[in-house]
Amino acid sequence: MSPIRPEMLDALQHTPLFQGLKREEVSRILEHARPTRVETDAYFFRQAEPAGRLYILLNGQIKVTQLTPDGQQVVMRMINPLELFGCVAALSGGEYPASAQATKDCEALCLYDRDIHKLMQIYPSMAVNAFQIMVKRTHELQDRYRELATECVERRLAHALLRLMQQSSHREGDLIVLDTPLARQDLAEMIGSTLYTVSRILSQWESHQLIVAGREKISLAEPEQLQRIAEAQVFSADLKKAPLGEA
Amino acid sequence: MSPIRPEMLDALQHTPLFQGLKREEVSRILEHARPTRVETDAYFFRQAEPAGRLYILLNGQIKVTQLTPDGQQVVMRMINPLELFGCVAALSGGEYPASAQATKDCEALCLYDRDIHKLMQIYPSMAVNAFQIMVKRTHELQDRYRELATECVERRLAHALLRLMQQSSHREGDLIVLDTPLARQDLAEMIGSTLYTVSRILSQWESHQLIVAGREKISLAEPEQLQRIAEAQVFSADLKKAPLGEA
DNA sequence: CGGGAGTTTGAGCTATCTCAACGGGGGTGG
DNA sequence: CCACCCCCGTTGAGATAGCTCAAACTCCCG
Repeated sequence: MSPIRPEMLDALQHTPLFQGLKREEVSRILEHARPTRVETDAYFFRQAEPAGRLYILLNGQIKVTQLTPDGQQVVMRMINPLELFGCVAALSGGEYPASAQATKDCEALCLYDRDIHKLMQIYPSMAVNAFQIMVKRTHELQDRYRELATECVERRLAHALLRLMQQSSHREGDLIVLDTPLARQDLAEMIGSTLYTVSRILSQWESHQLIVAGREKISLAEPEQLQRIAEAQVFSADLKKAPLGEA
Repeated sequence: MSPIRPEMLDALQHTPLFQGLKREEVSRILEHARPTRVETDAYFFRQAEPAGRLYILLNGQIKVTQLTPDGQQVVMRMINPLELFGCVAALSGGEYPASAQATKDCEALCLYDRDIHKLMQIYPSMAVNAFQIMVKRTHELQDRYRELATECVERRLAHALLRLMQQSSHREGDLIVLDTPLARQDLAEMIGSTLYTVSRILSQWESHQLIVAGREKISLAEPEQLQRIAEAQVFSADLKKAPLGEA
């Protein structure tokens, strides 16, 4: 009956949302889920639309953005496979506070609000898990808020790249290539800056061989150095003085 | 057995966390809760402490702050009666990401992590409610993140005061007095600015009779004007030109 | 009647934004 | 297959919001 393939079920079962549920329970929950495909650049939902659907991303990648009344965009987060998005759907009568746009071709599972509440009553573990996921997410968002409030652009950019690295990247020789297609503008919108400033900083880092920057593609050569920029008071301008690694 | 007074139980039952639970269920849940008192300026918990307790504030007020490695503080949010705090306790093995300091004498109920999970399995509604509370909170935090990323200090400050007004304030004649004891420094830490800039903006607003600013006390005279500053491109500098209300 | 915490205000500085102009590569249509 | 075009990126120069530091001021409290 369910159109979910068994391997996918395995993966989903060990996802934070379904932690502690039996395989057959997960399977039964997913009978209510509708597979959805969305092509690159298309939207799962748009800001201010009535929020009725919650999604689990199976593969692809998604950019969650908020638009200000005067047209500026802010990138709230990137979503990678097995993550939840559109959680506002759990609130009755709300609107999506942001838009979800595919940055690659995506497959996802869709749950409707009317089912979510019911399912969580039947499988309390799922509700507890969802609670914990949101706690963690709030926590992460708080960290980024603190960053934005206290750190300069260079450090925020370093944090952003490191975060993207952890979320989704792969090695190619000595380089760690970020899997996320990222225009300068996108990076700027993630850290509350401008594409010009981002471009300048990336150029500077590239000239110090910390990264390799390309068209909508960024690779990290020296993540540890970036880490130092992100955390301590080391700026790329200072790198000449302390050429390579000391703790 | 339970040390909770009946009136308090009434109030709690209609709290977002206990929505939809029967009175006796709430009562049974609260048998696991331990009343806690904390005096003004003392802490419920501190950042980096192992997170084992979740609280429901009964009365008083709390300031949740995060400290950066280099000693700067950021005020994450103010907590008012019947709100939940310390939710990280729901995650096993975590640390508190922030400190919770009483800004007034406080009473709260304390739940321990080992009980939380159990209770949520028994009363799924509580888990669903907790999930929804966190969804809402993430949503609010996202809004503030967007503000911080895109708006200038003056607008952020206006937003902050309006938010404080909604959370906890009372009328005194023509004025709306904020119930929160707020030093300029605190306001600055809420909006990612400095006490100097905050002081300057408040002075300017006061000279336009939008507010009355005192020592750790602020009252709003023209919330609608503040709203316009917060939302539109009206700055206090422009107020002379548009002396009073038009839509 | 100090003393100190909280606040105000001035003056200078700088990180970052803005605007404008140019560059380059790759996809597309002729 | 070539050329053009468009999108993305770079770089410079100038403007500025807001930060920093320093100093004075005002309450409140003991």
